[in-house]
Formats: sequence, structure tokens, C-alpha cells
Amino acid sequence: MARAATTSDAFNAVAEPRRRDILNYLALEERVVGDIVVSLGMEQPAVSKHLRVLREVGLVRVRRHGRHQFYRTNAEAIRPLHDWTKTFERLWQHQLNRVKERAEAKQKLLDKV
Amino acid sequence: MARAATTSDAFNAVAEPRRRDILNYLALEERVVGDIVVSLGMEQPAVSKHLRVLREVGLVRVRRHGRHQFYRTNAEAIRPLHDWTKTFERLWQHQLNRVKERAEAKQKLLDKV
DNA sequence: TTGACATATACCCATATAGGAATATATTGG
DNA sequence: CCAATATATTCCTATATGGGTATATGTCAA
Repeated sequence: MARAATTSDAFNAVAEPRRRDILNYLALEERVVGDIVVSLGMEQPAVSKHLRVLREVGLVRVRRHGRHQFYRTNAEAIRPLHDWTKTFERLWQHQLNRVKERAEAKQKLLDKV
Repeated sequence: MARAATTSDAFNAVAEPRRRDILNYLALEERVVGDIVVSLGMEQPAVSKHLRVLREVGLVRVRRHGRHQFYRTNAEAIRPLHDWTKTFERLWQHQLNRVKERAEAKQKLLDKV
């Protein structure tokens, strides 16, 4: 079997860095395809193709106005990613604490000398 | 150009669902490869290959003891993912509020009838 | 040392990619 | 209606994938 399609879920869709760039760019306000092309310095067909992937997994929404397509990030679709990573939050805090404690213990030993 | 390697960063590595399963499984305590095979019902070579990818991007740590390899999730490596998704947190809360407000406004109209 | 056990690697294959170039499909203004 | 503009699609290709299956490597136990 090959790799799962980029359109199979949000995880696969955001694995591509340029698509994350686009999501960042469209986070605060809707933009027209041409704006993305200029601002991110990508080829127009590349942008359209990335937008298609993002649209298929619900990461962006489109609104058509004349010959312009206004895209914007649908933050809600990023939530599953956030939720999954969040389950590890407690752990890395814990791991960091352990590192810190060890460092402090070591320092204490050094202070005695 | 083809898709970026699964080993290019954490984003690509966790795009594969079975690898997320493994990370979940190894989150709380270190485990031996054979345990993963049994618990997640995967073929042993498949597990080894996924572990290799996870190891290359620092998502798991290994400790060898005799012929056993103890793997555990390195939560710290998930943090970049969490940080990125977190930048959208405010937005989906905002978007949800707008949906809620609209629903309430609609309900108010219906109540009048 | 040898055999059993634990894990990793090699090999094969169907598949989907991302980018580039060219072209198709809308939609508008005049 | 036509030319111009905005966006999407098609075609091409090199590449890496994930799953099997088979095999290699490494390590212990007797």
C-alpha cells in the first residue's frame, strides 16, 4: 500500500509546509488566490492545487465573488490536530520538570564543592 | 518533486495513523517492540519500520536491554505541532461564538412567533 | 557453541504525490 | 460578442511510500 492521500484527513493535509503557510496566511482574513500567489511567492497552479487539498479536508472555506475566489482558513478543522497533541502536553511538562530537577540537583552538588 | 519524506519532520511523521497509534501507546510507559506488535495488532516488520521513522524525527527514544529494545514517546517532539495548532485556538473559539450567536438570534425570532 | 528469541533490514510493488508547463474554464467590462 | 482577467485542471515525471514476505543481525540461555 502507498502513503495515505493528502486529502484523507487534516493530518496528511498539513504535513506539507506550503499548505501550512497558506493556512497561516488565510487565518485572519479571507484572501483571493492571486494574493496568495504574490504574498507567498508560489506558482498560481501550485496554489490552486494546494487550496483544493485544503478545501477537500475542510481546512479552508471558499466564497466566490465574480471571477474571484475568496479563501479563508476554517480553524475548526485544525482542532482535531490540537486535541491530539494536547494529550501529550502534560507529558512534556513532566519530562521538562525531570530535566530541570536533575539539573538543580547537580548544581547543588557543585555548590558544596 | 515528490512528497516530502515522512522523516523530514514531525508533521510528516505523524500523518500516518498507525504511527500516532504507536505514539499514544508509548506515551505513558516504555514498551518493547513485541508488545506493540501484540497490542496494536500489526506485523512486526511494520512496527519496526514505523519506529524507525519516529526515531529519526525524535518522536521516540530507545533504550536497549539485552535483546529487547524499550521504546517510549518523546513528548517534547510533539510540541512544535501543538504550538502551530495553538495559534488557531483563538480563531475557532471566535468562529464558534459567531455560530452560537447566529443560532441564538434565530431562536429569538422563532420565539416571537 | 548453538539454538531460540527479539528486532531490524532488504526486496518487491501499486500508488499518490508536488512541481512545472500548457491549457481549460469561468466571468467581467466594454 | 470579444478580449482580458482570475482560477482550475491536465499531463508529465521522479520519488518515496507502506505493506508483505523473506532474511539478516544481534543477544541470551543452556
